[in-house]
Amino acid sequence: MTSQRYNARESEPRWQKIWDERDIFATRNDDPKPKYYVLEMFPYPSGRIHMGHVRNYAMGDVVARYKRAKGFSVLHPMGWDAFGMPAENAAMANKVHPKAWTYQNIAAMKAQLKSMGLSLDWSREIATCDPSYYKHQQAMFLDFLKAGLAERKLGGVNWDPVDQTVLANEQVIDGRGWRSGAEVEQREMMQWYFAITKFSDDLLAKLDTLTRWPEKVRVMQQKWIGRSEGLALRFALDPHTTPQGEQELEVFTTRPDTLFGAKFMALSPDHPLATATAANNPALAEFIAECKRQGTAAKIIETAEKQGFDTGIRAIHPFDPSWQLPVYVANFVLMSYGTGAIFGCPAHDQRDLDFVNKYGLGNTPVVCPDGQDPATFVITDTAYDGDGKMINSRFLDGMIIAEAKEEVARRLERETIGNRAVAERQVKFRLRDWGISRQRYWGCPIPVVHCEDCGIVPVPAAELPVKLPDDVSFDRPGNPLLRHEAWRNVPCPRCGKPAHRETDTMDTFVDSSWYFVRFTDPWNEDAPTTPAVANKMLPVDQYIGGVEHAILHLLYSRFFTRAMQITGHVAMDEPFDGMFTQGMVVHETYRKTDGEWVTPAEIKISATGDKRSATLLSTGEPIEIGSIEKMSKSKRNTVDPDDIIDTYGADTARWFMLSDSPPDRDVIWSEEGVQGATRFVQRVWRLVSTAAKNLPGPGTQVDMSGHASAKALRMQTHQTLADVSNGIERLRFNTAIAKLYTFVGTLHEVVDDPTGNYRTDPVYGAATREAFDILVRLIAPMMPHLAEECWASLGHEGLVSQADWPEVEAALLVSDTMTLPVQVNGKKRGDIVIGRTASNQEIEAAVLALDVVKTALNGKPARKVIVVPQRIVNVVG
RNA sequence: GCGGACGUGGCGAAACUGGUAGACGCAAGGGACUUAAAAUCCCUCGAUGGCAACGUUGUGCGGGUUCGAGUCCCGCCGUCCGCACCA
Repeated sequence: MTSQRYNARESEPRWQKIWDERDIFATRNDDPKPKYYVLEMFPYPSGRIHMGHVRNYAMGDVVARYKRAKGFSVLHPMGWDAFGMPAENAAMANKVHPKAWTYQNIAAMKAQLKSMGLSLDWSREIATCDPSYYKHQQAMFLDFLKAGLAERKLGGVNWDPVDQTVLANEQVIDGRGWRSGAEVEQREMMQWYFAITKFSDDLLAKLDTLTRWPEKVRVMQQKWIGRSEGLALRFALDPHTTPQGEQELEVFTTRPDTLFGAKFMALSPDHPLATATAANNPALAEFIAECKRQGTAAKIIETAEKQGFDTGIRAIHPFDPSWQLPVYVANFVLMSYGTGAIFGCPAHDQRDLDFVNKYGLGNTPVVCPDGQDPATFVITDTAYDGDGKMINSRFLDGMIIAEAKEEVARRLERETIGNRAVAERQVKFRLRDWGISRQRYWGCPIPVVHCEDCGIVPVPAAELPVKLPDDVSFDRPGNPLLRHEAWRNVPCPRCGKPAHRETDTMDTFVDSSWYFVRFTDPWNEDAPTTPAVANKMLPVDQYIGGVEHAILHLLYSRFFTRAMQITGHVAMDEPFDGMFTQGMVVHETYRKTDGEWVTPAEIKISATGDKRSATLLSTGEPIEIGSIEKMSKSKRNTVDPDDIIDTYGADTARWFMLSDSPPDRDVIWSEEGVQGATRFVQRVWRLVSTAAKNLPGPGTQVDMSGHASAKALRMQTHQTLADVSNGIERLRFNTAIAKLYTFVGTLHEVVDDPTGNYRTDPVYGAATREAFDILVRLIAPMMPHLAEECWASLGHEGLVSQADWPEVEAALLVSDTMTLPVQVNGKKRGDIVIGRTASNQEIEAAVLALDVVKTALNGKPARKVIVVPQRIVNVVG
């Protein structure tokens, strides 16, 4: 056996160069083969790739290479999500221009990605910070503006005081900015919005069609969109009690059935009626100010007591003019949902119950669960929100909830107040319009001009892109564009009077909401898309990325595709046919006795028995092995892809990333695991290079029928082929890899066989040749460099990267005989080997003749024999 | 609180629509080769009883359905993730 080791460091760049020179991963848009679009979420150019990228891109590359071999025209592009705050932060910290910083990072990361050997079409590379990209984004912004899908309006916004910018709700986590971690303030500002709420219904309804998305992601989006059906109800107000004689108050409710259980009304502290009342009521004004100070941080909400302030205003019950309800301002009512006002039915809503219990307003149950006596049914501390029959509700009594809801709606729809119906059926959504304004430099400029006379004037198409000025400084906080007079001051495109540019730039989620479309024709300088091409290449057949983008990025992209459809850039509404969320890469943590974290590279692990212990390499001091956590700089439990590729090679890294855990679960990166993977690389190489010189030439045809051992080998080869193909199709890379381990084990036995059968028997040799030719092609999507090396060593002319996927011979997946496990009373007692076509009677007879069965039955006759075809036999005694 | 996912050896995990539980990998132990080490190869490896053939038991816990349950149903316990005053 040769003991020559496979040298990944020498081999991998060599094959990468050959792939490059022959340009084999470029996709032609006019390729007549069926298309398959594989996409991994493009990276932010932070400067270095991390192991999460390695995992993500390894998975995508397996799919891309597999589909290519299966005869598809595969589109597999890569680009850079290149706008965003880190570039500005770097500018402030290191006095480097965001553009220079970004492009340096792109160059460095591109080199890293190249060293992974990914089958990417680099000719389509895009960077969102490049004017050739954002030019089209600006054009689409203007299209959206014209179509009423973009608008400027006053909005309560989340203001990040550290980053000095507005954040989307999704970017506020526990009341803090998602990047800065600073406590977010509420401010009113004029902002640009995309009208995503126009698609609320459609975005929700079409989730059901996304069958190749993870259930989890669909549920998250469904919740986020948050549809609820209910009734808008107008309560008459006693005008003597309102500050300016206001006549009515509109609330939204999903529980109109509980109207007879109402005890109070409550306004949001931001409600106009609350504001108006507070004008003459200093105590109320102080209460409202206090509420606003509390903020919306999750921690505060959890613990905050329900608090209210009686405005003195009285509302009239819609079914009883003599029934007055007090109107409070309450800290738990949100202005941003419904109308910012509610009626409170404490018996059937926990929040309302907590509230009345504090203010002594009492409660009346109006829904009685079945089996409860209405006469004794009382609510004290826990509201009842289940099913039941109406009680204490006059004409509703005895109805179930749904009937009562319907009855209330029917009656109140006919009533009017101030010429309008008292009640109106409504559907409300939690989803709000997408605020895209950012008070930042390093983003896509919003291409409009503000003119005193003409108002908001779009920049004419011929003048796009509105380029970011290069001469900016970051020595002060806030937006450098705002103080760049030369850039900001421009004549109005319409009237020519002095005007100024919009200085807000777009949220970077806008950039990533259509990059997958741009990849289909990034060369079109005149338009964002070439619709014929985009419509052919889209949707993305398999998108792969982190679950952290389950809501933000994926929902925005779904919106953007719809908006692009309306404005004529594409002809579809759903961008991603298949979506997969991969798990994280996690690693053990290590710390010194003083609590300081140390990196995996700084320590040495030794094991005796089941005990593992670690010491610091430099000093030999003991190191505590801590819990397994997501790789992070703060815990210093990262490993650098460059180091890994340097020591083990890209193939080893890719293989290990795919092998240990199911792809949607976290994978534990461990030194031992990598060793296992690299052992396998060497094993395959040894095996192939040993066998290669003893095999018949490629393409040798031999009649193998009637040759038992050749057939057995061929059966296993084709079974493995079928299993691995199936595993890749279902993205079950870990199980596909397990089959390959087993197959390599078998081939090892074949080659190691002391009789040297595969060398001396031409028929068996031909079967072995086939096995190796298939093995190498099965390994190629995961370990492309090693596979090329093996393919060449097996005497093939072309590249395995361009070879067809082998065809399964279906006849080899079924054998003439089958081994059936035999159970007696559900317990396994033995096996029978019997002809594949044996009848149930034959099987039964064979089974009952078995000694183990007779013994287990204790001489008694079998009561029943259950034969499950091709599976199992169970004897019931 | 609501929603979702999950719970299988020392560890990561397999087990397709209910049909041989633990494939495959890691770790560990033993052995071969070697002057030695690395590398490589072979054997063992859920628990328990037995010299052994083999038996018993075993997929978080308690029930149930079934000839048969890791898988289905009911009730608990635990872990992780997401959402969170949405009326």
